[in-house]
Amino acid sequence: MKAIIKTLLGGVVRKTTPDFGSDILVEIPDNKKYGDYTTNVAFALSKALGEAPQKIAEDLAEKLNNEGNENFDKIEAVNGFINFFLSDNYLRTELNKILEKSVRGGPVYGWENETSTKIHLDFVSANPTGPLTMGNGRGGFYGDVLANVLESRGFSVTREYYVNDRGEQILNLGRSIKMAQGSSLSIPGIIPPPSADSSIPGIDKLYKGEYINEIAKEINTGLSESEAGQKAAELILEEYIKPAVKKAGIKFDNWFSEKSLYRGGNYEKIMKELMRKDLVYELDGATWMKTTKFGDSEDRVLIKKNGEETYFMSDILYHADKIKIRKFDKVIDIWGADHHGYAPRLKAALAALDIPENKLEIIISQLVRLVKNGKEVKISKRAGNFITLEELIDEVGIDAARFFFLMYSPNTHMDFDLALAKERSQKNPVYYVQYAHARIASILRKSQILNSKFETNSKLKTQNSKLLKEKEELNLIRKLIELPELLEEIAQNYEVHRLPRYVLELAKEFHNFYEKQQVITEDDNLTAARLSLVSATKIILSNVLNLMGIKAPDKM
RNA sequence: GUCCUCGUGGUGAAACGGAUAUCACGACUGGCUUCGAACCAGUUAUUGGGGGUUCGAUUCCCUCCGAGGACGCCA
Repeated sequence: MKAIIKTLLGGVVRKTTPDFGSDILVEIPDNKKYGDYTTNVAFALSKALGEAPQKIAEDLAEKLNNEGNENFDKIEAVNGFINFFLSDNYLRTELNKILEKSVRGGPVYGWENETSTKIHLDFVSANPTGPLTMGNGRGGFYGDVLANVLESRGFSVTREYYVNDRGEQILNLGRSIKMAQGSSLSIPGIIPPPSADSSIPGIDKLYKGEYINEIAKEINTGLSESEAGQKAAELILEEYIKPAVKKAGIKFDNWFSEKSLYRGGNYEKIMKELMRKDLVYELDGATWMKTTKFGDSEDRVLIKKNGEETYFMSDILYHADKIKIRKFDKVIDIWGADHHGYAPRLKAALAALDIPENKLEIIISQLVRLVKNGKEVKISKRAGNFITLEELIDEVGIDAARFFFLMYSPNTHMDFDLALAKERSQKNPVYYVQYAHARIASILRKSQILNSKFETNSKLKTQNSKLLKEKEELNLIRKLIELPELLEEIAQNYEVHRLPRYVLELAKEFHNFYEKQQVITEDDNLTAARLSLVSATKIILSNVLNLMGIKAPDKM
């Protein structure tokens, strides 16, 4: 509808007017008295035309009204805005579309047909050196739901977990394993956990709690540090990370091994390309890349003095693999804020490889601070001051946990208090939404018991929808039909947090309708019409909850 | 020190530069012999301070204050 309105406006704006396209806004106003849609064109045109906004708005509204359009009851100019009021018939027609599209195996209302556009999402991707934390959950829920939304737009989405299965951290993990197995300490300065001094740099990376001991038991004591580290990483991935991800309802299509980047010749090819472009040099025994040529603040190391490739090197290969070899049209990386400083060098590297800037989208998610009794607790796996993703779900429940995290925009700095979250999980807005769904299910159950002719959706539908004319009924339809455009916008700006807000508003419209109007009445035709309305509401509620990975229960 | 986020009711958050700043929780007031009261209705803020740009600023610019994060041949 927003696009339709823009087209309508394009038709009535004076041809002599200079380009007015960019700053036109068609939006849904907060206040219902300003209509279902509103536009600020008149303000945008005011300067160019040298006329008052209100005058322009009145002219345009008059032209639009003269043209006539059955989608609208009324188009009026107020305070320089042009407000559009949808006709009741338009609302009823859309309501019927929701029901028609819900037939088994058919398309879903608001969903787009499949396209050939391939999108890649890389999220969570925590190191396989320990269990996932609640903070990993934030990015995980976000990425999972963003992927769902993109799929609803018809994109072909690949969800990938990038496994850092090489490098120094794996060696460190191996050292921890050997330590736990009781072999002699191979690194000076490392003290056993009980007396561990957190001021020793890196010690928290070397000892990571109980699970290390558990993993250590499964590893042959005869292995070298490096071999033990490799083995431990595999075990942690299988025994801790994958189960946690599954429990959290986060889906991945691929688990991509960092090591695999160095097989198959791509590494050599990329290095050759960089050298040919004269972007590589040696200094202090290390190999550097001239990222400053592409806007980075300093040059970066590709191969360390000890001959090992850096994480940066791997990341160049990884992104080249995604874009040049696997041919993704768009690559979205979801990172924690602690990695944000890393973006310029990656972008520089991709520019060096002639990859268009808009191929890569980096979304930064702010960190979650752990709070206990109002005080910040330094998150430390070593000291046990961390909450794993599994603990979080056990304590507050998957639906409440997902809804809670999804409500926040990624750039909100969150404080998380588990005790408080547990206490409040009873009050989590997710139950308000699920309750609306269960209430509808209950009404539908009752209608079936009372009268079999209301049994299936397909039998109710269209013929009685004109009986829907109460304010509460029409407002509920208004909210229902917002979904397609909302999904469209989320797919463009990645504002996933608008989804829980939307579904809350929808549940509120439903509860309000329920309070004021009786669904099952003496009048069979009216009952049929209202059953179709609540059926459509149930469909949309469950579709949105599905997108969020949250259950839509028929009873609770 | 430099760079990134962020600062909005008692609390936690929303708002591509738009109209009377939205939502949830808490608190207070009222509502169940009718489809589920896990519900509904009502009350509760001049958006950290100060300048600027604009018809219009929570939003953009400058400055100050405060919070978190990043500045490795770690990942």
